Amino acid sequence: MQFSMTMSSCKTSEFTFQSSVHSTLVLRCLDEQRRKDLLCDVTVMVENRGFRAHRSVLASCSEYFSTRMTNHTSPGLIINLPDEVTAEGFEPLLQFAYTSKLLFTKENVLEIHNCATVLGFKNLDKACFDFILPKFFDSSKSSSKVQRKQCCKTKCWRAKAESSYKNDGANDTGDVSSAIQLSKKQEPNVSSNLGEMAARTCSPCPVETEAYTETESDYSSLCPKYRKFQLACGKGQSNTDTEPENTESTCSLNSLPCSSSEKCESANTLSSKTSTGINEEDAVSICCPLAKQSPVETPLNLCSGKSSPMTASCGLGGSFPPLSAGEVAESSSVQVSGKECIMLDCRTGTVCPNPSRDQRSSVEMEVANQLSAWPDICSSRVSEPSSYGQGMAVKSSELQWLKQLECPFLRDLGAVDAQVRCSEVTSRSAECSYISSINSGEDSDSFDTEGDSESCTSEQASLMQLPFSVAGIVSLSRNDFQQMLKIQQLTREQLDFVHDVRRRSKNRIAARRCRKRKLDCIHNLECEIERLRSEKEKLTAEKRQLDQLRLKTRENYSVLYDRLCAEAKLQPEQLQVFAKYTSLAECPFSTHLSTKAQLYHRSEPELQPLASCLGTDTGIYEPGTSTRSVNTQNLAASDLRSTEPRHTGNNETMSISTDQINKPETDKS
DNA sequence: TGTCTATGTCATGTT
DNA sequence: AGAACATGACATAGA
Repeated sequence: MQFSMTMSSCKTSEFTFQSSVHSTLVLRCLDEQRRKDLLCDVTVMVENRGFRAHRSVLASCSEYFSTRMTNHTSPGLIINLPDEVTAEGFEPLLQFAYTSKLLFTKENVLEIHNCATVLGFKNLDKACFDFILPKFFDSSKSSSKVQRKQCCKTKCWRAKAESSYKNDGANDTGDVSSAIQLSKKQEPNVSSNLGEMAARTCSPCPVETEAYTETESDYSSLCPKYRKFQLACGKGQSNTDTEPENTESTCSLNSLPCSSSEKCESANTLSSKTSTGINEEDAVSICCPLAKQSPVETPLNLCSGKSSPMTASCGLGGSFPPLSAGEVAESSSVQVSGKECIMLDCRTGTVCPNPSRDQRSSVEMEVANQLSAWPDICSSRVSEPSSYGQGMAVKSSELQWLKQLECPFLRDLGAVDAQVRCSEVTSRSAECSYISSINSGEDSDSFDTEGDSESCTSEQASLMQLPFSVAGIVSLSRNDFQQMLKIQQLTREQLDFVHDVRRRSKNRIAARRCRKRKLDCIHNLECEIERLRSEKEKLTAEKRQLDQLRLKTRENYSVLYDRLCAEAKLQPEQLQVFAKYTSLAECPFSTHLSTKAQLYHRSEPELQPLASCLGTDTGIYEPGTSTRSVNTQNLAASDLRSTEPRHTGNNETMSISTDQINKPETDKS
């Protein structure tokens, strides 16, 4: 098997051989050992049943086993599980530990969940049950959320097929249980569709998020105009300013978080299937890019069992964005990718040379060939009238059930189904378009595949007899694209068409990006508005509170001042000194004092600070006309035009003639 | 039937 | 100079 090989350093001629399926092979080998009871070092007792296993495997999957077995070195360890754990629930978990696939039915999923919780099975609780269980047991949910635009152009050949699909699908209730109860005849068709669906949509996350980060958030690389725009929106600082918000919390614009590395793992797991087949007989692989690509295992191994357990192969966890096969491919460590597959020559069913890469692994080649052959499988099945009707009926119900799951990566289901139908009722060329459509779609970024215009373009491309797929035109880098054009001897029309397709596809993606950014920006601005509004309200309330406090304090000061004056009977000199140390402009005490002090000692230089408090009315007092007592009420009348309430008590400790007071008032006015 | 939304496409400007 | 990208404007399909 050919693995990816990278050269780490040209100077030292060191090479790194990295097997991307090694872990899967090891796991499979361990599973075989378990089945043959080879090298097993622990027996797990559940309900009087013993399960042989390897400690290291159990401990690596389960916190419970990890805790219980870490300190045990004795051979032949026997572990009795708690009573809550049943054999019915434990056995699938054990298989999951060795195969990465969890087989379950609606009947035992709760039991499995319970056991997984008790045993602390990693990677299952959040990733699987939190998603599966509500779907199983909350039938009230409408499947409408999964509905998405499927074909916007009636002129597309797919549209007709899709409308027929909708008509058929309308008869299906989408009942979960009924969907699970698949007959033997029906399952192969279902599996084909499921595998197809998975191949289109299942995607390991890291690559997707990475691509997203790169393409969607790197504002530093944007044009100045756009940078201005983003800066205006407060997005110019860093990606983390906006993306987490968009991806995790409030922003509904997209970017569903994907966290689980299992999705990548699934690719590896699935890749191994190409050579070995599925371990479980009744499995229906949901998230298996290669499941359908293995004609050996998928059609043949899915035909037994009373009710078909669904296999959640590490990909059902949470929600992750629907991705095209191209993204699937890119993210797969074996690079069994749509982008590899897009180099398929749909007409010949062979793999076209990809100028961008020198080598193809055997896995890739195998998958590519199986991909190209897959429509034949479907069409051959179509040719059997007896199985066709049933198969389609079950497929439809199964699809309805899958729609009910509301899994984002199933959102293309309708289109998939329509495409499958097309492949069943149309000619071989239509099948080619189908494959091309699967793999097409400029999905180098994280946007949903539109597929409609691409499918039309693919159709045109097939008419143009291009030696490569439309997706190849779009996905190739500039150099690769030009190199490919050099290699391929294209006519003028073909060249124009290819350039046009590439330009339009690039622009389509750019438009999506642009719109998404705009929505993000709007969202951020709305958040900012909301934040500022709440901040303003908060500050207003605070100001109101402070104003009230200030008024209260002024009142207290006035009272204190009057009381002081009344009780102490301060002399003018004393008042002057007093005012000197309480010359705060805001202090009513000081203003009272300063006014009085000025009345007596206008020429005193120490009172200059008070003069500033008093304003222009400081120069109106006529020396020599003062009296020893000042009427506080009159003082209040001339009190610097202060707005604070003042005490108007009857403390007639000072008196001053109103004539002398009124003059500054008029001057000031 | 009109409106809104989503999307594709073209034209144009910027890097 | 040409390619890539961003974005406004317009057209179209579907809800």
